[in-house]
Amino acid sequence: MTKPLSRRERTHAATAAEIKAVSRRLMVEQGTASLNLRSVARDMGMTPSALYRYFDSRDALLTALIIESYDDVGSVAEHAAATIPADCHPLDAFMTVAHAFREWAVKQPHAFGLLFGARVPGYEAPPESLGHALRVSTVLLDLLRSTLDAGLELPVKDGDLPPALGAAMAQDCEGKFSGMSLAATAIALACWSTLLGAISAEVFAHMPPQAELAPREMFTFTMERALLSAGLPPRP
Amino acid sequence: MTKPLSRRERTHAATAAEIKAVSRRLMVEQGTASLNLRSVARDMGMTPSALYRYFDSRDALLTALIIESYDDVGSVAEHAAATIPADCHPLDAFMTVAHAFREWAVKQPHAFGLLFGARVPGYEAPPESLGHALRVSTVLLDLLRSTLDAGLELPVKDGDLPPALGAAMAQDCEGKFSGMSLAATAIALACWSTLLGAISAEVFAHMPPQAELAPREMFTFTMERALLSAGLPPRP
DNA sequence: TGTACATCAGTGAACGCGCGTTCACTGATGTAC
DNA sequence: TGTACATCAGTGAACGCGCGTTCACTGATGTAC
Repeated sequence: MTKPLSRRERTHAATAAEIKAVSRRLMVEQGTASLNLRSVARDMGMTPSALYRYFDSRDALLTALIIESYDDVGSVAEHAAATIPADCHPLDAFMTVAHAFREWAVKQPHAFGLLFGARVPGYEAPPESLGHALRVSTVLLDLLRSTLDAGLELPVKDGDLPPALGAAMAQDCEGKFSGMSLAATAIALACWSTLLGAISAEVFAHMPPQAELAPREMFTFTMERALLSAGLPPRP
Repeated sequence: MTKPLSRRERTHAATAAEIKAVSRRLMVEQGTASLNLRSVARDMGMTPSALYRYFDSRDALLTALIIESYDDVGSVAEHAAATIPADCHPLDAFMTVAHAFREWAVKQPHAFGLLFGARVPGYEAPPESLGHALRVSTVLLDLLRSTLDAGLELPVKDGDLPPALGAAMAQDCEGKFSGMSLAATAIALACWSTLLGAISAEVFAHMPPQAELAPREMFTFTMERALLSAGLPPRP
C-alpha cells in the first residue's frame, strides 16, 4: 500500500536523518541534556529556523532520537538472537544477546544514557515510545521462555517469594510475562536490573580502575554469575 | 587547634548551608543539570551576585554539593554498619547496609543521580572528592573482608577467572583491595555493580510496573540472590 | 565607654551570551493543463 | 513541450528569555585605640 516516495520526499527524509545523526554526534560531545537546535543547525550549515521544516520543536527531535535509539538497540538484540544456534547452551544464548546490548551501549554511550540513564529533566516520553522500548527486553524474555519450556529448574519457587513480591509480580498488566510463574518473573526482573546495572556502571564510569582494565571480562563475569544464580546450568 | 567560630563565621556558614539546601531542593524539582544560581538566589530572596560571597562559581557550588552528598551517603552507610550485631548472619549484615544505601537514594534521587548517574556534561569532579566518594564502598568492603576472615568459601577460585580479568584485578593501585584474593575482588566488583544497578533501575524508573509495586522487596530479592551467588551461606 | 576605621553581606544595574521559536521573505523544485 | 501556478526548503532578522558573572555601591557588623 505504501506509495513509492517522490524525489522530494526522499530528500526530505534524508535531511531529517542527517539532523538526527548530527544531534547524536553532538550529544556525545556535549551531553544529552544540553542538546540544542542552534548547534545542530550550525553543524549542518543551516539556519536554526530551517530545522522547523523537519521537527516541530526541540522536544519532537528528542522524541525522534529516543524512538530511533530504542529501535536501534532493539534490532541489535534481535539480530544477535537470530544468530543463536538451536542447540546452544542457555548461558551462551543469553550472553550473546547481553554482549550485543553491551557493545551497542559502549559504542553509543550517549544513546544508552538517553534511554537508560536519568530522565532528561522537563521532558516526558510520549506513550508511543513504549512499543519501541520493549523490543530489547522482549528478546531476552523470549529466550527465558524457551529456556523454561526446555525444562529449566528455577532455584526459587513461587512459595519462596515474600508475599508482597509475589502479589506485585502477579500484576502483569501488559501481559508481557503471561505464562510465566511468579518466581520466573521475579528472577527475570532481577537479571534485567543486573544487566542494566552492569552496563551503566561501565558506561557511566562508576567502577574502580581495575574493572576498567578489562571491562568486557568484568561484564561477562557479573552477568554469568547472575545467570547461574538464576538456575541456568553451568557450562560442562 | 580549631578556634571557636566567631558570630560572623557562624552566620556565614549557616547561609552557605542554606544555599546548599535550597540547591538540593531545586535539583529535585528541575533536575541536576539545570541547577542555576539565579533560581537559588530567587528562592532565598537574594540577588544572584550575593551568592558569590559564598561560592566562587556555579561549578564550585556543584562540587560542594557532590562532596556533601558523598559524605551524606557515606555516613548513612557507616551508621548502618555500626548497628550490625557481632553475631549477625552475613546476609543480614550486607543487607543492612544495602537497604540503608537504597533508602538514602530513594529519598534523595537527585543526589543519587548526581553521584551515580550519568556525569553532568562539562563538569569534571575535582580529585579531592575521591576520598569522600569511597566511604560507602569502603563500608561494604570492610564487611566483605571480615566475612572472608570468618572463613567464607567463595564459589570461584583465582584460577577460574579468565586471565584478562585476573590480571586486571591484580592492579590494585590504591590498595583498597589489599589482602583480598583476585576472585574475591572480582566478586566484590560484581556485587557492587549489581547494587548500583538495582538502585538506579528503581530510582530512574527503568523497571516494568510490577517491580514498582513492591520496590523494596524487589531490591531485597535482587541483592540477596547476588549475595547468595557470591557464596554467602543461605539463612537457616 | 566612645569614636574611627576596617571588614563583610547584600544590592542593583549591567555585560555578553546562547537559547527556542516566529515570521515574512526568496528561490528552487515539482505539478497541471 | 511550454507555460502558470503551487509547494516546499531554506534565509535572515527579530522576539523575549534566562543564564553566569562583574562591578561600584550602601549599610550593617565587628575591631582597635
